[in-house]
Amino acid sequence: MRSPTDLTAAFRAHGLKLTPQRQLLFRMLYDNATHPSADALFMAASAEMPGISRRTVYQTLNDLVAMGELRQIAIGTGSARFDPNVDDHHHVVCTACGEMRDVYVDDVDLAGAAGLDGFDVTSTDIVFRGRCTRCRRRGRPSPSTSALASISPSATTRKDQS
Amino acid sequence: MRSPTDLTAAFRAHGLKLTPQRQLLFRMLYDNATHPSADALFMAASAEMPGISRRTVYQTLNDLVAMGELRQIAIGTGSARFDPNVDDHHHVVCTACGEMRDVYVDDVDLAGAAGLDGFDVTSTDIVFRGRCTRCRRRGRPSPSTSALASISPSATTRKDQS
DNA sequence: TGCTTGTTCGCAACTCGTGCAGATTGGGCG
DNA sequence: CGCCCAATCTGCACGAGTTGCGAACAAGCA
Ligand SMILES: [Mn+2]
Ligand SMILES: [Mn+2]
Ligand SMILES: [Zn+2]
Ligand SMILES: [Zn+2]
Repeated sequence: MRSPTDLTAAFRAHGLKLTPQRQLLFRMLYDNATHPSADALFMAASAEMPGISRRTVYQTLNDLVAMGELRQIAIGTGSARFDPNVDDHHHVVCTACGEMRDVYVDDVDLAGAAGLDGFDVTSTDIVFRGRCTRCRRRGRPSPSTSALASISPSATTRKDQS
Repeated sequence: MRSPTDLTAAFRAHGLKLTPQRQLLFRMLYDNATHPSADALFMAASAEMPGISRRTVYQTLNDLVAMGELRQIAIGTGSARFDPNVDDHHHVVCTACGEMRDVYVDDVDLAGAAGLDGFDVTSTDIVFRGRCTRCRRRGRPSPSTSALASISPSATTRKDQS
């Protein structure tokens, strides 16, 4: 996304107002490479501006996404992550801590894919999953329980098959 | 996943019981290439077995996933989709109707990706997005609103910036 | 047939977001 | 500088998707 200053101009150009809440979020997002969730941003924003509404954070994020200044990434069932880097790129996600980093793939050859018959593909998302250095070193466990172990009722008196 | 018959044996081997609910789901999933959501399966199952609980459907799906017989796919923020095809493959998703089809990519060269430093990648998911033949022909609209248009307050008296 | 567990049900609770409507406020204008 | 009004913000209810819980049930085995 563009710098807070440029966004300010862009917003005004569209008849949108420049509120302190928006300016704060512009600043928190600009150059932010952590791919934060809406809630992470809300909590960070709350530190600087106690009382800001979670709703306002969602609204501003939606606005920025609609304007093409921010990219919304959905990896998995959890919460959406936001990325100020709107250039064409992909991601690696740590299955243990959720850390997410940019990955640049030279050139995705859609051509080498079989089964796209009839579809007019407009975007391609690649998500690499694994564990980051830190989580591996600390032995933090991968989420996927050891399959059969967790399913066997005799293994542990399961309350439910959650 | 394996055939209903084989699963029956596998379940019993693990001390799990064979209930009619489970057997029904085994049948509904086997050879099912539609990548159904839990709710789609619940509705289909309800037709054959009125009274089956949504909870039971979720539980059985979770069990099968834990056993490695079923693959759970999360594309986007919506509901999870389930895939009895556990072979290594990727997907194309229609952004208009949600149709999802298998895509086989010759060989994903993780090597050609920059930024994976430190991560020990264990899986790679590629999701192609676009519109299927039917939706394109019928002119069904893509979800992404025309950006700036929806953001401009003067364009349409927006109630909120949703 | 009876018993022991694993299962099923139904409903509450939870997470992530969105719809709503009343209270606020940015910012163009006189 | 102060007004006015549309654009915003906030708080809360509500909705989708999924899981926690505990009482009622029922496979599988003796
Ligand atoms: Mn990124
Ligand atoms: Mn598939
Ligand atoms: Zn990690
Ligand atoms: Zn379609």
